[in-house]
Amino acid sequence: MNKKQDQTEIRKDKLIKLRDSGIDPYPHSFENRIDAADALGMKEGKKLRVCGRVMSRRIMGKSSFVHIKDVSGQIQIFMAVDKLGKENYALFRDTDIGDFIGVEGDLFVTRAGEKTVMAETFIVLSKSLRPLPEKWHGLKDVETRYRKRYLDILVNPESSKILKARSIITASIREFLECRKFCEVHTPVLQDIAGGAAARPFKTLHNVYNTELYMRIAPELYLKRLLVGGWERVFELGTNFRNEGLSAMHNPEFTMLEVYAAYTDYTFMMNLAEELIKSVAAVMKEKSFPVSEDILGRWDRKDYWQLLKTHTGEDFSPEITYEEAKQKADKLNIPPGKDSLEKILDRIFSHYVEDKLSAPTFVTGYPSSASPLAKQSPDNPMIAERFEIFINGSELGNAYSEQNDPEIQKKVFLKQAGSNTPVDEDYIEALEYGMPPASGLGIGVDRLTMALTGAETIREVLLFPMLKPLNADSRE
RNA sequence: GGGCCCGUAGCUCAGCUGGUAGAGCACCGCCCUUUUAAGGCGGGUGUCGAGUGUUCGAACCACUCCGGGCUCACCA
Repeated sequence: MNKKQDQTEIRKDKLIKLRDSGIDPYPHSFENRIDAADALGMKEGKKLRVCGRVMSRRIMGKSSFVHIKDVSGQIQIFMAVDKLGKENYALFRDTDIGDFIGVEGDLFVTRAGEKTVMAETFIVLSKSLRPLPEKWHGLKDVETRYRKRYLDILVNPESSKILKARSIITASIREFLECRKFCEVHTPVLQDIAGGAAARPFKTLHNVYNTELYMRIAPELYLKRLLVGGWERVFELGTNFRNEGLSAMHNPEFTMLEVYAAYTDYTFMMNLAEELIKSVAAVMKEKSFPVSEDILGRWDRKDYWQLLKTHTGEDFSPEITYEEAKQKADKLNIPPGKDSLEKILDRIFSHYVEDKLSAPTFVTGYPSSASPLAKQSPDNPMIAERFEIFINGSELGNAYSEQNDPEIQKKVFLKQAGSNTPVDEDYIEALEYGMPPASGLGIGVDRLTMALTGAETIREVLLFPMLKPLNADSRE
């Protein structure tokens, strides 16, 4: 079998042929080019340089049409032997779909009415060695789309659009907060105590200190140290890591926005959160994303206990005892197991209430026992000054008046301390120096992106969602 | 981790009751100077996810493993 059948082998042969004729298949630059969208806006007869990846070819003997794609879109190129010369036209015939090329020529309009560049010269900018996914059906295989995201964003415009939405969203978040004098900071990702949330952390090892470290599960405790230091308005937009299962709503690494404002309580954060999300949503809408009117309209405010009552038909109040909760869980077919009171309530809430909260809703009245870093309500110590934000039945954010009493905080920490969560004495010490009253807000940026783009799984808004690593044998 | 479903050509997918694979796009050869899912003629390029078993014979049946999807569980 002399005949090369494999598409990659055929392309490699073309690469060798290019090199043998003294052409660099990977030149360093292509200067003075304009992008496809700008080119299409220009007048007929204009000479210009465009470049991009060959996406389709229509070869008709001595002339051919190709479409090239750049970040702005696509533009058609006309390659004709009497414009390019025999040698260059032959060179063009060896280009494949997927190759990057650069072209110079005049703009003209074809019989069919499409603005097209009449190539006078053309150059290979990067030879592609593998065939691209099919032009018409695109790339559908979910696993390949996630593992080889570069192909997904290349051939599936919808994927690209949703993923790019993240950039728009983070940029608008920054703009919104910076306008309000919040200062963006970066706190440690590697922490010796993984605090600020309750989740199993990833462990890692620092060689020089020969010590175990944890990937952060939340930046919260570091950000509040900054409040101690006198920085009144800070925010961090960064990755958290939680060593837990994956689902349509969960990825082990995810992006969190945390915002803190000194001298405010959770009512301030409620307004800020609503304004923030609405302002981002407005930007998205402007960019023609299908933002639901619910988000731009009036947001509901509902009480945790009232919601439990409404959706279970059972009577719930902050004064509920462990035994009562257990009985209700039983009645509601929620196996209580060895769960604590707040965990049982949380389970019932998740099962009966969360998916009903489709319009944007602030839920308040959470039990203090489930809110260790929050201040209690002055009216009822069983209740925390806290709210969560729900949109489309998913928990999008969490906020509270921050606990700044070092003694209460320490007691709570001691009560919760276990092998996974040792007491962060250094944080308590910081509070002992004095932290101003403050409120804090956390928003899951991935979930916010889902809500604003209509993505149904978190994987669609993550460029490279976590998948099980392929073992070395089956790796290409 | 449990349950259900899926894995066939580079891509998108067919493949019946078990008889050793097929289409479109892509690719290869020839023709073609305004095409655009270009067209015409000719050509399947495959470790049917992997392995074991049942069988005269396995893409198909059974079991194990690998990877994926949905779902449940886990998840302050």
